[in-house]
Amino acid sequence: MPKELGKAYQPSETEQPIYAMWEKSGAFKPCPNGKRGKAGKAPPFTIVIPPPNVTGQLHLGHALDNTLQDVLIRYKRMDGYETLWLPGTDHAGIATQIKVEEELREAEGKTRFDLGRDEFIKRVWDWKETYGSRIVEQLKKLGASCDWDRLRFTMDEGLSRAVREVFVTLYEKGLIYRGSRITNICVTCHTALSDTEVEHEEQEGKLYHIRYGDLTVATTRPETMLGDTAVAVHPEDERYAHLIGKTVILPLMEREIPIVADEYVDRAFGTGCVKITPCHDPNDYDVAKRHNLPELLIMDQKGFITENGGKYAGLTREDARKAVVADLEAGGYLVKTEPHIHNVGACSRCHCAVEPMASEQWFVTMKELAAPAVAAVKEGRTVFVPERFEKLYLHWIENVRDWCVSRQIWWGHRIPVWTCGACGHVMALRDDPASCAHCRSTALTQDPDVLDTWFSSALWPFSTLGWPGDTEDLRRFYPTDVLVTGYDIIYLWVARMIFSGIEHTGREPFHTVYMHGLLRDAQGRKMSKSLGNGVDPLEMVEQYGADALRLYLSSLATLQGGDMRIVPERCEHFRNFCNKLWNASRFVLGSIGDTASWTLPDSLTLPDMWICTKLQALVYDVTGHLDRYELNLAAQKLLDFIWDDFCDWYIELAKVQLRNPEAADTTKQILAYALETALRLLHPFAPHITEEIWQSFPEGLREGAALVTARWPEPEDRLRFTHEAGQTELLMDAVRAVRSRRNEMKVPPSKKAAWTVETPYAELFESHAEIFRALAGASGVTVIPVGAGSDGLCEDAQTVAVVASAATVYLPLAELIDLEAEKARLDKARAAAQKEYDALEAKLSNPGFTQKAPEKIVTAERERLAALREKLERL
RNA sequence: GGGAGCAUAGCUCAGUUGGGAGAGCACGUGCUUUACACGCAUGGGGUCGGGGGUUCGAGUCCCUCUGCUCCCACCA
Repeated sequence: MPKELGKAYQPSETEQPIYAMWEKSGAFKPCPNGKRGKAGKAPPFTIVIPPPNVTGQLHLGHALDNTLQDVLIRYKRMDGYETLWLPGTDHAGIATQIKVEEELREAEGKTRFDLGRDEFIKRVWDWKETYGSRIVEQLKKLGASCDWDRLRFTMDEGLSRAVREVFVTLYEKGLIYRGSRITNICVTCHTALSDTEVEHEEQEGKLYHIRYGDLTVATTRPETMLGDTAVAVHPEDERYAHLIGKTVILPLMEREIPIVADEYVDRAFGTGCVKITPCHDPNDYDVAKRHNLPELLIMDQKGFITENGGKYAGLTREDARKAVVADLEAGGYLVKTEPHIHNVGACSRCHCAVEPMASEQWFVTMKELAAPAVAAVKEGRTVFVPERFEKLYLHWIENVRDWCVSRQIWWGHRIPVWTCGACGHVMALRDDPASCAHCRSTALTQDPDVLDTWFSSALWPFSTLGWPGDTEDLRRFYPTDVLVTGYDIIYLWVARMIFSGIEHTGREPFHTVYMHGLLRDAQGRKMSKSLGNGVDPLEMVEQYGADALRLYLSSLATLQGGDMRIVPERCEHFRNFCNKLWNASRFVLGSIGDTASWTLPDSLTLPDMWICTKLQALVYDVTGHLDRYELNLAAQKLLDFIWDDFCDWYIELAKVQLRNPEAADTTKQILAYALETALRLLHPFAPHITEEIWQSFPEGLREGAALVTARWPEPEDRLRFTHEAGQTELLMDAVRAVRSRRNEMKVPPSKKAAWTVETPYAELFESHAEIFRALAGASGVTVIPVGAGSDGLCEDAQTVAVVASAATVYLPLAELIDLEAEKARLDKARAAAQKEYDALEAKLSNPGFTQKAPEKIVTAERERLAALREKLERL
């Protein structure tokens, strides 16, 4: 039995029951014989979700990202694919650890060191158990049609096995090594970071000129001088040639350091002398290696000066800088300071300045891994949408440096490397060892570090499907199809998935990367916690409904992948649309009465043909736009059709036809057919409301149990009545013209008069007089075939002409019209038409146009000229 | 220092092979027309950032200038 539909659409009453129904019915699970009516097994279509932070909360970026994925998945599901949208969450190493540490400090006043490693990790797991399902529930509120039974987590047993397999494989191939390098250390998070996790920011700093004996060096980080082991000059710099090989005394530290020559030095910058701090600057590190200089680490990972810093030991880097500068000044070593703009690296997690520092870390050798990942994109096996992001990707991967994957935190995948305390043997192992493989000693210690979060994320498309096992899911759904994400993580994630997929599975993990822009606030600023300008998508769902939010976000997702400004109030428009659809559906369902099934009638009225024609075009357009990832255009066309064509015109036309016993039955059929088809097309964008309405259809008017798994519409060629349907547009033009003139002349709706229509389509207007009367607000219509009585009528002071595309409609003037104003208006119209006519005539007498322009265009313009001439004659 | 993107109606933005300048919001006017005032109808409003070029014709292609945004990069 059809349910009763309330007067206004209430998303809060619809969304949850509908979602529960979908979940219960198993609609989100892959359906092996999806493509109904087609032979054989359905082709698979797979998307893996970009896993949100397990302890995170849904923000608008997630809402956008997942709406786009859900639209694609729902479309493909209806189109008969065996779809899998695989959900999951990320353990998000540093971010989660920071969050739990904060909690620990606030609640118990303890640090993770107070608890110890095992106890702390247990706390993080507790935290994950408490909050891990939060974001999943939030995604459900959006209507995300993920197969929740396959929910994965990057620290699950299976995924952890994949991480180990990859690490050990790479280790065995010699693609992972441990070494001392200058890496970026965040002293707040006290861990190493990869290059991609450092954000560069231009800052105004100071350039300190410091006298080292006979030389003056310039630096932006004066405290690093504590670790200087040399001064470098350019080998061909005549100013300093005589000093090369000599030494200077390092101020404050009173250390004798050599002057070396190295081509790295830019003679034109500063004084042409560079202080060399091997352990705290990547360039200096290289110089030191070339000249066999001693390495002196003067800061630890927490940002404190070490004992190597002499009397400054124990100070923070900030205090050390102040103290060093003060002492230099007091000692007369500080020549000058000047303002200097330079780039400072900041930790992408805590935004503190990172400290380049020598330390032992694990690295992945990138050169060999990158090459096939470059080829995959260059050879088109993986394409980016929009295409321009390929350039960004290629530039990065072609120049990528080795990847620092070790982190000095506790939450994450522990590096599977053990060192034997007895013989010093180092082993990378898939399974925890009981004893040393070399000497059988049991005195083994595991490397204390964990892996970069992105190390496990890089494996996501195949680790979630069961790799390294040879599972049915992996065989069926890998490689996946489309990856949907923002362009901000091309390097962090997308590129790493591509080279990891190729390396470990031999296949590109997806064929298409659909990138969208980032969301900004109404002023165009990035949304961030610190600015407090974030918009809570759940509040928007609450206020406007999930479908309205989805439609809004879809309409923003342009093909260019540019950034998008979010103005929450704009959702109102889409809520209004949902309400419109709701009420139109109420009308249709109420009108069709006991219509039990629909069969395409043999003959249709012109308005019926018209809406069917529009509908076929819509099916074609929406399908094409979705296939080309033009979600905004698809959504736009759907709204235009439903609101303008269907509601504002067809329903009004249908109301007239429903009063006519001869047309009523077919009109009911077409009302039901058009609405049902539109619901199917709209479903990927607005799943809840479309399903709710669809469930209210009489069973004979729908196919299957639920819209979510209903068939995607295909254009029906027999319903393309383009030519005849066009006549409906003539009627509509005439109606619009009359309404416009009535409005302009302020004729109240209550004043109805008999109209005269002069047209070459006399038959059309005669047979549709009822429709014309109803829509134009007339009491009667007289139709005059063109030419038959045009004289006199036009000059009749009691009537006024309204020119529509193929008809001239005369409005009786007796109705309170200011004749003077009317005359002026006619003069104005005549002048405008004359001007247009002259311009067009000039264009058509230009041989450049008539000879070179396509014939179609020339013909069209000639017809326009003829029409204008006719119009002028009338005026 | 390289690279990319954006500049279209008061606001936010569409505009897919060059030929009609568009939408939503805001604004004006008129409507309680029994699906909907979260509505209906009808209007006003733009030198498509400036300049140059290709073309019969350019918001759309090329060059240049200006303004804004972002990314990459080891010059102290």
